[in-house]
Amino acid sequence: MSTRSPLVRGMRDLYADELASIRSVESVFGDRLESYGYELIRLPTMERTALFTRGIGESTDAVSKEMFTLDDETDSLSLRPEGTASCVRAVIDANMYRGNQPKLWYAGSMFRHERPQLGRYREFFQVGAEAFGFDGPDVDAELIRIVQDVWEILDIADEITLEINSLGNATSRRRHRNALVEYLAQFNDQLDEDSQRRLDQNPLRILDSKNDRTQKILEQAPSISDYLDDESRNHFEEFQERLERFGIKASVNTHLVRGLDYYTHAVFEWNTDKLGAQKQVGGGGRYDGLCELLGGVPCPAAGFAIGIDRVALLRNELGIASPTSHPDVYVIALSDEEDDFALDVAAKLRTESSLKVRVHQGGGKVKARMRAADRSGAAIALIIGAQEAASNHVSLKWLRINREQVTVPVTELPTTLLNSN
RNA sequence: GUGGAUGUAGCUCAGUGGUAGAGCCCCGGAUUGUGGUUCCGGCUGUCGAGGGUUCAAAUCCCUUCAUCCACCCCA
Repeated sequence: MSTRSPLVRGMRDLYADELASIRSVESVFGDRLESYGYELIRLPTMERTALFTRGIGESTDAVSKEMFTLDDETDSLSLRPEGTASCVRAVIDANMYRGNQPKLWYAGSMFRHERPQLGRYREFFQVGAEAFGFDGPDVDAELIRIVQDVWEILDIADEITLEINSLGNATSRRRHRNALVEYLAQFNDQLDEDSQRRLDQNPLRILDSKNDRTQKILEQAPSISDYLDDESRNHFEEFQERLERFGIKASVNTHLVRGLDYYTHAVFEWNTDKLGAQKQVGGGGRYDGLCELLGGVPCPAAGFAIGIDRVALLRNELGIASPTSHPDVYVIALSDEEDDFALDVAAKLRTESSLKVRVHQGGGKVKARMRAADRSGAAIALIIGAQEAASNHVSLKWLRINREQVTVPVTELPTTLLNSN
């Protein structure tokens, strides 16, 4: 009879190199965002389902068929499929946008009930940033610059391409939408099944259909760029000029519409072709209407979200290693007699340095103890036998480089270690 | 949600109806205060789970779970 419980589909245990890689991507994003003055906000993993249906859009795939939803006593609750809606809710709840223009960043698990495959999991990790209260494209361009900085720090800038588009303001968007629906309606019976359904619900999404026949029809379709009014056009042009000034390459894709409903003006996506079928590593845009839609005062805003596990995966594909967390020093007492002395030495090192110090436990012969030291990944073994303990000395053995073992007084140990690299 | 492949030791895998295997790892010895190399020896299994067919099932059948890949969609 088995009492073991299998891993839930699409969930993962993360450790060792895989975790190191994800953590390092996350921390580079965090550091960079804070260097631009963005402040960390920690958001709940679960929200009322209504926040997502209203904020993200009922007809989006993420909401309509990919949410983990459960019924609480009075409300329907869902695990968040993305972070923006929660972040906006938090800003509204705390009344943060009142004589203030918060710039926030967050990181955490998101959940989508999809079939897992390479680079796609039911629980995945995003880092996101949102800036509230700015209507100018300078903010949109800054968001992209931050991300570009991170690609460069992570050494993957060459592997990632940026696509941008403008959906225009609400008026432009509405005019284009009407024209698009009118045009596509003529071809209704020639469109693929999904696109036919979307014609009523979410016609813009038809633009990024992968169906060849649909794409053929779209070649002659009204383009958003012809429907932008002056305000929208100026916004988009200035956005592009700023990117150019930053030396950031972006290609305009007029079919880029994003999967979530709330976007206006600039939208953008970062893609790579190194992750199997998954192309996208991140995306974002401006969402000037969302705060009001979610019951706050009207407030322009823009943001992005990056799939950090996809970025980590990309770095692994490229063979870029991340620092793993192993001890620096492994302390071995050769017999039980020297245990207390060894513990004192370890404690002293932890106090006087920031080295990670692991002490051998579990006994065994010297050979086994040395083997454990080797396996721990530590660069140095501190060996303490009867002779060392009696004279208040410690023997240092370098495990990774060819260097002669030395014996030093305990008092000199921290300096010896710190200078040994 | 749809389709294909896969699931045997800690890991990588062989085994297609008749006693569950190899390599690596791990443990011990050679080397009683020195790992990693070498030599010698040793341990390791609900064959993913449940049911069925059969004298006999890792192998055939059904169900189920999981993983991988792709579709769809997205990060």
